[in-house]
Amino acid sequence: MSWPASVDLLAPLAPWFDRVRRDLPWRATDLDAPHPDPYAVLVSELMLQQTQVATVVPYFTRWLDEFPDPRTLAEADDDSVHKVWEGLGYYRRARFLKAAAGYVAAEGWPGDLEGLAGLPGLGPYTAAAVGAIAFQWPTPALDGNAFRVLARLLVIEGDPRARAMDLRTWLAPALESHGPSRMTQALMELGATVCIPSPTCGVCPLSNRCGAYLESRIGDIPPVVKRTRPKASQLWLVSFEAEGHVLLQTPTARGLLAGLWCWPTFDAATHHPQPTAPGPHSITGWPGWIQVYTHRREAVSPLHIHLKSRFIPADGLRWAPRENLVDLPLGRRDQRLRDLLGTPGQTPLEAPDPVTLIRSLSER
DNA sequence: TAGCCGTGGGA
DNA sequence: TTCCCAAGGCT
Repeated sequence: MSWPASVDLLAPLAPWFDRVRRDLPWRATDLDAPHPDPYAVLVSELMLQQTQVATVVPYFTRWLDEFPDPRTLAEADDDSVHKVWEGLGYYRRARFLKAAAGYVAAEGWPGDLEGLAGLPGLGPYTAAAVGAIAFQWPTPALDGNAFRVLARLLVIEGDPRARAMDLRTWLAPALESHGPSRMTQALMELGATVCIPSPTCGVCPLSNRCGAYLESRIGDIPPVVKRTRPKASQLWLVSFEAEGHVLLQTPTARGLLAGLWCWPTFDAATHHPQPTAPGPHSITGWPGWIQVYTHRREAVSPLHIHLKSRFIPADGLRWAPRENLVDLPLGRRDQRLRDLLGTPGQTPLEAPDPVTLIRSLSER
């Protein structure tokens, strides 16, 4: 590798950032001092994993309001933790954050990068970012933004992530020279606002030294990565109601929507609709929708089945008072059915047989 | 190691 | 409509 020294190549980044930086609720005023609240940095970094700044801001504010310090978070119950995270996605991050807060409350902050990387939910990027932004350690944090910026600046062929070790070694002197917190955030801010996939090189402070720009290779550096197609499925999403209670699946430890409460679901490929027959129950349906996750596409058909009385719930199921529904953490899909319960639906001409559905609940 | 884990916004 | 992707980490 024969890259120009990072101290010189990245020098314009510092004054540029001091001029244009966004005012974010977790961002310190003085970027030359250690952050006054390392916990706020930790919270922001976990929330920002795979999540855009505009989405995080209101969640961050609410989170610090509810859990202002590590001990408060560590002592909170899982439902209330997930409730504040509700809608933000990747819910495992909330549990990691609580576990990390428990460690910090008991043992204090780790004193080095390896210590931070040992906290749950902190990988190579997040540990280095907290080190630099909270503690002013010269620990190079490479996220998707930084990889894209540096790949273009240095004309790195192929996947820049394969050069992570080289890039960290190269970047460290620039952190030392221009300030770890400032430089770390400047690099990401450039990638998030200017050096985006379709960049606006006209306003970039580094364009006069950017290899990809000078060689007209912005379009193919870095290369786009092929993604796997999400798997398709179709399901019934069912709210059973009886005696003022609704039936919910209790939170699971792993898998999709782990940590959240869910409505019972039934594979629509095996539970075929049939003409609705009169019975000791009533069925209400609403128009369905496509629920999109990273690796799945669900065709969701929401139903409400009102029963005369409750049945004994199988393992993993629980009858909850209907008025408690608003206090339980739900994913977007299940929030949507919860909200439908207060709106008029229609008796569907065809629906799966409730008795068959209930019987299948105990066969899981 | 490649698949898994949410959601929302923009092109 | 469809695809991309956004301050990644875990197994």
